[in-house]
Amino acid sequence: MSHMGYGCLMALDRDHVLRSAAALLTRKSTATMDEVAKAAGISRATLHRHFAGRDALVRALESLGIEECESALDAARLDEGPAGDAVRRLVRELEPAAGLLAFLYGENQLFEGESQNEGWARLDARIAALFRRGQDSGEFRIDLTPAWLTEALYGLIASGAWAVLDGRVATKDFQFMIVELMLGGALRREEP
Amino acid sequence: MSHMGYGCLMALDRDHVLRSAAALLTRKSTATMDEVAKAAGISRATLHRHFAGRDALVRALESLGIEECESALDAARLDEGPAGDAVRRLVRELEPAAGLLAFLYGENQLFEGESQNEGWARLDARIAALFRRGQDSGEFRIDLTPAWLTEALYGLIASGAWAVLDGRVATKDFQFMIVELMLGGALRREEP
DNA sequence: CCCATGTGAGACATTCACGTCTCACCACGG
DNA sequence: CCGTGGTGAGACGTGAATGTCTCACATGGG
Repeated sequence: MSHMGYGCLMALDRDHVLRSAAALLTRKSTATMDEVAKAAGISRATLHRHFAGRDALVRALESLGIEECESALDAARLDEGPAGDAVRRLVRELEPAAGLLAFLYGENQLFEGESQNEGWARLDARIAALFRRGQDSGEFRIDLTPAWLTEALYGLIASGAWAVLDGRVATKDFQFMIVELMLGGALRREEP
Repeated sequence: MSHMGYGCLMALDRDHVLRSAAALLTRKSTATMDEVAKAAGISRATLHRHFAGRDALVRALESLGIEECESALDAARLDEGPAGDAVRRLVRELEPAAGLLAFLYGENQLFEGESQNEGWARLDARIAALFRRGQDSGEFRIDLTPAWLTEALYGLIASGAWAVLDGRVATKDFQFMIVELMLGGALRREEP
């Protein structure tokens, strides 16, 4: 009986398609369904069998991005240890999803209401809570709002992902550049 | 003889259309030519008389953005005084163009070759030179490359502009949030 | 007064991506 | 051996945005 419905092969293919689409759309956010299909090595018909339409594909990518971010937040253990170290762990865990995140970050400036705000809001809240914890512990300055620090982190990750794609920043420097600018800024610290 | 060609009224209108389009496209980067025309208070036909097509409009916006950035760089006097102060002046002068800049920054992740790279490259070089000057004077840390600092500045300005548009950051805090994060980072400085 | 210029409104063809459909093919299991 | 399910290729209709065109109107100067 091969009426397995959503068999294992389907699931694997779906994930593979999603990854390919993420990689392509990161570079060319207006890519055609045809290009997405070709990038995944399947035909447009099969792509349509997996995702009803372009909207469905983008929403699936959004879900994937939210999932990966939540996993990254979990793995980064934001509640443990100094907040600065938590930020370092966060950026490290977030790096694999940086490209997808950059695409979604640019996409969300568009659609005012159709995005899955619940998921993003939860992520925002968790990251903002980390920055607030750092402020309460005296580790972070209090004249920059947690909301702005969260926004800036997204922006820097997107900028970093694009800079790496364009070859303006080396892949191995991605984490360092973002974390160091985010935490320490451009000014040289006084030697302690 | 009213064959004045590019008369004064045309020029004024053209600039007004450009500003309106910039304001609209900052919020909705996929706005229709019809919407752009309506936003400028003119008809689509007249819009087409000013700009041959959508590409021409975007390229005109790009030129406008480059112009405004160059003016801002001039006004900021990047060569004078401490580099940190120059960065503050730069962000202050750049704020009026932040929305347009955010739109163009997102747009340039697309079109790989059709953008006016010469203009942007000149701006990049001037800003990178500022960061390099700060490094040479010992004011800025040397473990963050000028190219990354330049990229990060663009990213933070875009993030700031979007955050202001969405109401997540107050307009009056725009400069402060960007400059302070850019220069000082999130970590609290030791009291000197 | 008349004419020229710029404009708005709208019709029109074109392009492009999308979504749906059909059909042939291939691998797989019964 | 044959049927079934998933796939690729491609045709087809649709809708949206674009670019071009014409025509009527208003304003302003000669």
